[in-house]
Amino acid sequence: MTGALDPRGAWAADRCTIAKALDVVSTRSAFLILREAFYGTTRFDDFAARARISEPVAAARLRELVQEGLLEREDYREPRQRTRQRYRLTAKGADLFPALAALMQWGDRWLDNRGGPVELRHRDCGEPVAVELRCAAGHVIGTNELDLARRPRRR
Amino acid sequence: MTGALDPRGAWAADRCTIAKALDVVSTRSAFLILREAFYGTTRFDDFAARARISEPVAAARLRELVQEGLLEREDYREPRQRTRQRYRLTAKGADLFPALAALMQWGDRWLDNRGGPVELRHRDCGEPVAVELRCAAGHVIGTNELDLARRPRRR
DNA sequence: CCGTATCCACAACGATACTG
DNA sequence: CAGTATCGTTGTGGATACGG
Repeated sequence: MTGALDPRGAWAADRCTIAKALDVVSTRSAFLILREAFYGTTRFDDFAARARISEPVAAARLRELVQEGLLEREDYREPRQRTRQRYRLTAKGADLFPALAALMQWGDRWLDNRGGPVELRHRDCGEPVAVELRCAAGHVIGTNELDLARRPRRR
Repeated sequence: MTGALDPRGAWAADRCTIAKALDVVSTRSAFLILREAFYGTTRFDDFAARARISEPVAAARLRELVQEGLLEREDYREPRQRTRQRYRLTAKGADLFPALAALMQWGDRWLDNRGGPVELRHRDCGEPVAVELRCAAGHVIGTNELDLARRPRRR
């Protein structure tokens, strides 16, 4: 990676979208709630139990994530059952998956001697799935082949 | 994504490498320090100023990140200058870049109406770079085309 | 089930001042 | 330049108990 970017610009803190993303999901519990959502968890108790966080924390994070549009809360009932609630990922929430997957992949590589307990596979062809940096021309990009540049203003 | 995974297994909390990764970089300041490292920052004062965190926090995070092997601290001197210190990404630290890039890409898409201030480009061909999920057969994978499975024990 | 209320502990952080 | 010391505030979270 080359520092072609002037680091003194106002972009750094004011507009940095990493910082903005971290404002939305900065806490451990938020990440773990989202992990569970990706794993298919939908109910309050399951979120708390599986992410191993207390109910008050689960309630707080779920409320925030709903408010920020990553999850939506929905009442539903199965035939002959009482009404229940569930939390489902929105498009905005689902689109965070690559970030979670990248964290998982890094943890698999560097923090677990067995390569991690969970594997991602392509449903159609069964092949393992990985997170990659790739350019529009189709090249896989290593971290040392990157240029950073200010994005030109659109319009 | 399909929940082909039994969510009650001990894997969830004990071995989950997302949780492990979050133990290493759970705080906002750790992410921002790493962002700066990727942007090319190497010196203490610059980390604090550019990530907009206080010196005590910068000192604490840098120490932890060095201890966990994401950064290394190094004395160096340029000719006729006094000795200085710098922090550089290790391979382990650099390998976290896809996670940062994924967060940035998500923030660019959902939290900034101008598509974000920073652009990643392939140095060789100049084309923009994106984070992707892709299977070993070469297919780009959407979040809804994933299967989760326990990874079989190796050996 | 799906939460809320209360209380408490500790971590994270900023501000400020200071040192080799 | 590269930090440490101190203080106060807020955030994050666990434990426990309780209510629709």
